[in-house]
Amino acid sequence: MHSGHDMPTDHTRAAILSAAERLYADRGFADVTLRDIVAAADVNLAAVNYHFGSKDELIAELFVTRSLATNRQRLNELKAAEAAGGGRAAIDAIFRALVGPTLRGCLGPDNERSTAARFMIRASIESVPPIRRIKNREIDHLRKFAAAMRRSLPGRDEVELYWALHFALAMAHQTIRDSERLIKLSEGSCDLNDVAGILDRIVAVSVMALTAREADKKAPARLVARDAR
Amino acid sequence: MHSGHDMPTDHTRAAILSAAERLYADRGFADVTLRDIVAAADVNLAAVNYHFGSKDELIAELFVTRSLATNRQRLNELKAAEAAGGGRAAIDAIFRALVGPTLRGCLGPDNERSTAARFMIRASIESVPPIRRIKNREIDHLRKFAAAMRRSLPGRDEVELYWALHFALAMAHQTIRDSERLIKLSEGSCDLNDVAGILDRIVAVSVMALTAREADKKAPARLVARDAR
DNA sequence: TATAGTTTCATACAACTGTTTGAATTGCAA
DNA sequence: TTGCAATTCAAACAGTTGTATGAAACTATA
Repeated sequence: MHSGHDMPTDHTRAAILSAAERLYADRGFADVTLRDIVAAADVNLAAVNYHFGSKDELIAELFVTRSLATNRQRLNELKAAEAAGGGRAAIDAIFRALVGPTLRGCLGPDNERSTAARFMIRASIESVPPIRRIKNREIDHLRKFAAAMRRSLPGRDEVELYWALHFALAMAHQTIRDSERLIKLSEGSCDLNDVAGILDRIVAVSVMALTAREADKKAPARLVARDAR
Repeated sequence: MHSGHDMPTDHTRAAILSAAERLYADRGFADVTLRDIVAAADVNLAAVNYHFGSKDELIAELFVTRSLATNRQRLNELKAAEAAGGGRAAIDAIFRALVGPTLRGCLGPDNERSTAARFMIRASIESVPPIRRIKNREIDHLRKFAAAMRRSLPGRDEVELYWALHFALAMAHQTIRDSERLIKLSEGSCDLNDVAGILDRIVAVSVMALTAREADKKAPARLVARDAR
């Protein structure tokens, strides 16, 4: 047992956390072993189990730490937007607070990308058991954004809000995850370094998504190709 | 070696393919072992290496088969839409052809979901090496849809087309992948069984996404919370 | 310095992975 | 039937994984 504080120079613990986060962010959970981590951290293999108990607990600690930080950042932006609007944030500001932090952390010039954000994307892609168990809390976090949307657009059908929220996350997430494909497809004409532009784009589409149903109903006889035979 | 045809009753091969596809679709590539597969298929462990050479080649065969089938299905719908429009498909019909087949295969009532479509979603999520190597061809396939969009909307900025294509796939993909979260978040008010409705929704938003930039530019001083104060 | 507690270390362990082997079994042609 | 190739099978292989162990090395208090 420790006797009081152990923060001073808990070098090993920090080195493991740092190395693990970087490796997981770069190569995913699937093919990063404890031996890879301790090699990168330059510590002994047994140190992981000594300091964290198990590999899963290491991953869980990494995830909860980053998860709390990301959520805090998003909520800060939301709070600011609501404060600026006297309790009701503009709908686009809400979307911006929702997807902005992660987008900024993951895209843009190399030197600005954060390992933390890339780690979180990995966590949301490869659903490894220790993370899956924790992830349910995210629903509560998203509910706060749904509530802010309700305040922003009272009277709007709730289902529309949920879909727009869902689509906003989908676009941001996929843009991060599959930026390579978009670059290849567009042969470089889509500028993935213009994070502000991408954010504007996603927010604009998300706002429009709120009216998808109405637009759809107004033109029910769509140009759908009559598949016929 | 075989002498001529071997299709008649190549029971073992088919059983392995079927069991593997189902297990991978249900539980992902990460935690399905060859022993799981051969147990489900009720064949001997060595049969996989005998018939396919290796685990990776089994996965690859599974993927190329399904990939070709999906692409064929999408292109059929696209062709039909272009034929109906005299060479130019309506833009929403193009999106419909792009995301419709997968959406229909993955969502909807349990008994209508196809293992094949769910397998393909897994493949697009967990990027396992044997699949990643093949996946580059998908770009060429998407290019055909980009070309169809160009024909449908000549003069439109290409970058807009790529982003809309990207967003359409993002929304469809994420809806399939994370339908559970959307259900929980909306407490069931989002009906994930209404595949046609979801498809309409995604197509409508995708079409609107084509005008995201214009809308953004026309109203640059949007409701953005003037943070100010 | 002596001593107790904490941390590191090399090493071993047990479980599991994909793959290989060589003998049994099967199916079919002569 | 006999003969032969294709297939199945049980068993073992070599490699990797996360984890456990017990001794050594520290650290700081008395």
